[in-house]
Amino acid sequence: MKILTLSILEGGGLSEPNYHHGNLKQALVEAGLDILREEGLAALSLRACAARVGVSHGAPKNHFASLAVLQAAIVTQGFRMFTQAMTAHVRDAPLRGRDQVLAIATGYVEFALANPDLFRLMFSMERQLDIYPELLPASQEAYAVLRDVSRWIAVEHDGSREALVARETMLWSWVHGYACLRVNKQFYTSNAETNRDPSLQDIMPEFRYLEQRS
Amino acid sequence: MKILTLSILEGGGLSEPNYHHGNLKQALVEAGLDILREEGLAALSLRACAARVGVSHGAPKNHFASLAVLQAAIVTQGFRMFTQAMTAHVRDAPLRGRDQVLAIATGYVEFALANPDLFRLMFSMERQLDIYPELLPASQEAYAVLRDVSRWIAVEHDGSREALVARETMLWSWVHGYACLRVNKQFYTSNAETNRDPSLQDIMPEFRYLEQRS
DNA sequence: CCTTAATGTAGTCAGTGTCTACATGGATGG
DNA sequence: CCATCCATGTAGACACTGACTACATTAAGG
Repeated sequence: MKILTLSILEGGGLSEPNYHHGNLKQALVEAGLDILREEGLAALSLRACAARVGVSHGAPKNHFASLAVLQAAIVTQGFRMFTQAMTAHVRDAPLRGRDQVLAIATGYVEFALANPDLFRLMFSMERQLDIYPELLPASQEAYAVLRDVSRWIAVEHDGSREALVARETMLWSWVHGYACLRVNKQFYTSNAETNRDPSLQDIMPEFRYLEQRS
Repeated sequence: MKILTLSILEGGGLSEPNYHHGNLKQALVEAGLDILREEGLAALSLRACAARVGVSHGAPKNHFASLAVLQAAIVTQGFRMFTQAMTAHVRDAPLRGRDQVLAIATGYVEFALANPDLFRLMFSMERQLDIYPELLPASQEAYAVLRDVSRWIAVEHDGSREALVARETMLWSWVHGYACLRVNKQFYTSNAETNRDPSLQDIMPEFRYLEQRS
């Protein structure tokens, strides 16, 4: 019986005015991602997502108690994409410290530039981490990619936990700041002298330990 | 005659329902700063600013064509406060490279933590730099503080323009990322291991040239 | 004194989040 | 087979917002 239900939903009945959408929750999240990509953060509203999916303006209430919860769900999906983007770059990079750092930073920045409004939304949720249960794990999973790279590099150099965390934090601050400033076009406006954004390679911090491990 | 006007405005007639406010433009900006501080970014609206000043909801239209323009004016004021905050720290710090960097970074972060919503608004204006003429100069003035410190430090080390800009950019990315992550409470949520935010000193990049100048 | 422009008031409209009552239809159990 | 329940979507309402318009008041200047 459940198989029949699924076949109906997956199958042909697309134009029929199905009273039950079947997968409205995920459809609203993806509509939100589309709106962020095509129209920007200001256009992201519950009603706009509902309209894009083709349901009434009250329908989302059954899945998301408020706009903030829908945003949290969208951000959760964003962190999963973010994790994948960074992981892909790290996998393809040579197993040398500097290359690994550059790879994860490139993935970080490329994701931010490809999804500027999503990136902004992801890093401005602050107090609302608890309104959507999957959000915190998804964000920690993204951080784990950066943490693992940082710890793999420094594994023989400094064993204390504080130093490890400090180095992760330094790396994270550096790449996150660069991504934010690039996304918000701050370099272009503040540095009237140069007509191009500075590259990641140009502004690599001088990690003393990066070149030592083969 | 103008003196008379000013004396009336500055003087007693506070409770009188003056049809002409006299300084509505600046009053709206300060009301906006108050709202940002007390109620947050979501509460910042044209009508809320008008209500706080005590004028009708349409009055701001004569000074700010849209909410975005009022936001730009508020952000402009924010950049002036930001410049002062950084300058104050730099002035009081010893004339040693590391201390200067730490001073400007401390001013940067303290301002962000003291005015979180204003800080967020300041660095998310992106495309709208041209809707308020004073905004771009004010932001460049703030950047000049960081640029001057960076160049003063590196004055004898590397004369090429590209290297100077790269070093400014690295320093800026680092401190801006740290400020953003602190403001949005990312350290606290991503690093379950430590219960406190990492300090600026702990995550200072290894500037090779910092300690050489006296 | 009159004109003109600047400034603030009041009303309107569409769009939004949120709430409520209600309709639909699948699932369950007798 | 039928009745009931409950998740899900619809429809309407309300307050609030940005934006627009018409109008009122005041200041400044000839």
